[in-house]
Amino acid sequence: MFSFAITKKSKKSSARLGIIKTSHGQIETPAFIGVATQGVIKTLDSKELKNAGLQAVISNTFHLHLKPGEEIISKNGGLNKYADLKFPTMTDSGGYQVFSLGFGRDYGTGKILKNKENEKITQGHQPKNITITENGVWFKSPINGSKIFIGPRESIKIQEKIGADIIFSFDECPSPLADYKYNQKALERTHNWARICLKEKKSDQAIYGIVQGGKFKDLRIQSAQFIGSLPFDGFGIGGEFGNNKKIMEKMIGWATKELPEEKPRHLLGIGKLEDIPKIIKQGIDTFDCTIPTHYARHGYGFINKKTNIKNQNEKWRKYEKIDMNKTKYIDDSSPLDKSCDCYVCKTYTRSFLNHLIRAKEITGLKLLTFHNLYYFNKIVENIRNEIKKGNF
RNA sequence: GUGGCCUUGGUGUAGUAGUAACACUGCAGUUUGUGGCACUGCCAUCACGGGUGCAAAUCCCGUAGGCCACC
Repeated sequence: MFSFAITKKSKKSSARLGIIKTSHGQIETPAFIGVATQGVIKTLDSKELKNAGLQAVISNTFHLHLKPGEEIISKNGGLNKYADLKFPTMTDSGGYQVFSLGFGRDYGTGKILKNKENEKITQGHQPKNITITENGVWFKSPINGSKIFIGPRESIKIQEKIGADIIFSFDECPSPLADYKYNQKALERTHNWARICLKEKKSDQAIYGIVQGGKFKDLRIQSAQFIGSLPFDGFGIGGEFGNNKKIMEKMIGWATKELPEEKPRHLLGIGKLEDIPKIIKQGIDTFDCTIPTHYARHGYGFINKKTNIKNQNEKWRKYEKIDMNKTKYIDDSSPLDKSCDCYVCKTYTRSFLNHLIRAKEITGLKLLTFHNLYYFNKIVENIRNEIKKGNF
């Protein structure tokens, strides 16, 4: 069971309010989706997720295929039951690993370029550790080095056994270093694979197609039109997002303008705090990002700044991330964020958090993870309220 | 009292004549469909004073502090 209903469209932007319904519950959109690669938000148990305000999580096909394997998950009642996730779940198809274990690793770049690189990936190049073919991708298992083939059919079969509520078509996430020709070719593959994924899927899970095309406007539009014309239940927008924030916003807009309005759009793997208002204004309904959880495990907490920004629209910009490793917090008896009403901020001092992080106690990572998720979810909740009020 | 050895950044150690190195700590950064990982900078008038040498952490003398052995 799957449905999406738009409950309000903003007059000020392309933002919209909506509700995604699945058999495991609903998601009020726009929504932040937590990243639970291995079926778990690292450091948290299932009871804590709802208290952190999470409405849904996304797990990873590639990683769950490696361990424990889709058969085990299937035998144990599927992802939701296995991991005790009592809300909607998604699985990413493994397409991102084509990048992260491939060219991403080779060149040490992320999806967004920090500085202008001279290197170019052109048509015909292959990553060192994986091989991309027209039918799918040969990966090298990070566990024992054995060869693993995942193409559209394999990905869908695995995702069906894992059994999340929403699954994604298998795509190739291109490197930001890839040139136009490479992207053109990669996009052909991704489009081919999208059709195969739709045909392959026999379950009643919802399936999202993924728009690619790199930083090239015509390719992005072409991809959104093609993927948008296929009978997917929703759409993911993936890939690289240029080398500055303005380009990223535009790129998302190129895609969302072409996609069918009545279906949900998920932005894959983007969501720094400064990005969130922008992507929602471009018509994104859900998005996942490792920032709150990943940074938590590096000792960072996100908090509100003390500055007084009057403009309501700028309200969510007044944040900062503080590094709880810093010795300056060792004698700080204030809460992590005075203005936050989460369990961590109501209970513990910065001093204690600082102590736990420096002592490398796992509970420190857990408390920061909880707070950061709560904080991100609160920000998105505030944006939903602003859309409701017509201010956004 | 005599003899020997030792003293290098916040900590522990390399370096025995030619741009003071390494680890941890500290400080400042990086991290966007997740490796709790990792990476990038920065932090020393080589105990003190004098001498020899083109050149001294390195050789010589003295002072202070420490360790060991013997009387």
